[in-house]
Amino acid sequence: MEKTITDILHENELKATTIRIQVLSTLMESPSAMSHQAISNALADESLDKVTLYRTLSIFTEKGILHKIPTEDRNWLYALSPEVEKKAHAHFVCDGCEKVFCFPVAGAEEIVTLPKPGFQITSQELLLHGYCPTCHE
Amino acid sequence: MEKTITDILHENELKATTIRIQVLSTLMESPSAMSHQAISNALADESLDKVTLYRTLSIFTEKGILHKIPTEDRNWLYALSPEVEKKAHAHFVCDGCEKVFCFPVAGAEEIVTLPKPGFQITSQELLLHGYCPTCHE
DNA sequence: ATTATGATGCAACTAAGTTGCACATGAGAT
DNA sequence: ATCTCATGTGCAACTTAGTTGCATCATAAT
Repeated sequence: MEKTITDILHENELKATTIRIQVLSTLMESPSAMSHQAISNALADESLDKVTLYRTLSIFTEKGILHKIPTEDRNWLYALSPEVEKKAHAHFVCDGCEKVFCFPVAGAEEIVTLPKPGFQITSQELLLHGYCPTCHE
Repeated sequence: MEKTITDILHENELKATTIRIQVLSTLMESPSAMSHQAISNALADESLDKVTLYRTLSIFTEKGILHKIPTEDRNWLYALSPEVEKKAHAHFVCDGCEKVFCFPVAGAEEIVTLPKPGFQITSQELLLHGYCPTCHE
């Protein structure tokens, strides 16, 4: 049986309100990570207070339902957290449309780096730049 | 012969003003990347206008002398650009002191990922979390 | 249906970063 | 060394993102 959005919210001790369901389903349908503003626009017709959206996004992030990605232009993008653990996680930034896609990287454990002595690495994330399928030159 | 800060500025068609020299030498002496605020504090005794510092940092970034690193808490950190090309570049975030260290990664070319079909990768950056030498548990 | 707790919406606020413009300074020409 | 002009700097005012406090409203358990 499919897990519903309401189930996800309840698992995280959050009430299943209209706004939360709308925000989550918007992000589920989006192929790329979205900013506060983008989500706000997507839900423009429903009267949505900006404060409520900020609070919704930050509680989702605290609970680990979403994670946020800081961008070059000092914004945050939000995307669903992959079910898998965070270690194997990559963000792909398209240099054409500037969208950020977020997908797990198989084999992230094999990423080999040469840390300076004394530095302990606990997790790693890969940031990729390039062109997405609709933008490639 | 050693390349002076003044030389670096002139190479980039920038006048060697007191402020620029102070900002650059502050960053050169810092082991970790610094925020606008941190630099501002470091130069607190010299009367330094915030706007001038913003402009200084952004022109250095444009010229490629510095690069900026967006952080989780919606700030920018600035660090000297490594002389080498950007592809082999890692940012290490200490989960103890929250400082960001920035160093080249030998063998970055060997980072293997599994991009989804249609995605073209042009550059990659590695973000590491862990503990720096003075903070390790 | 009732109710307590958690969620929402509004207004006012904070703080980061930007813009325009007048004044000051570095660096080449004299 | 001084002059000159393009480039940098500093101030004030502004913009925009994000936060806080509080009163009101809705979900979910009884």
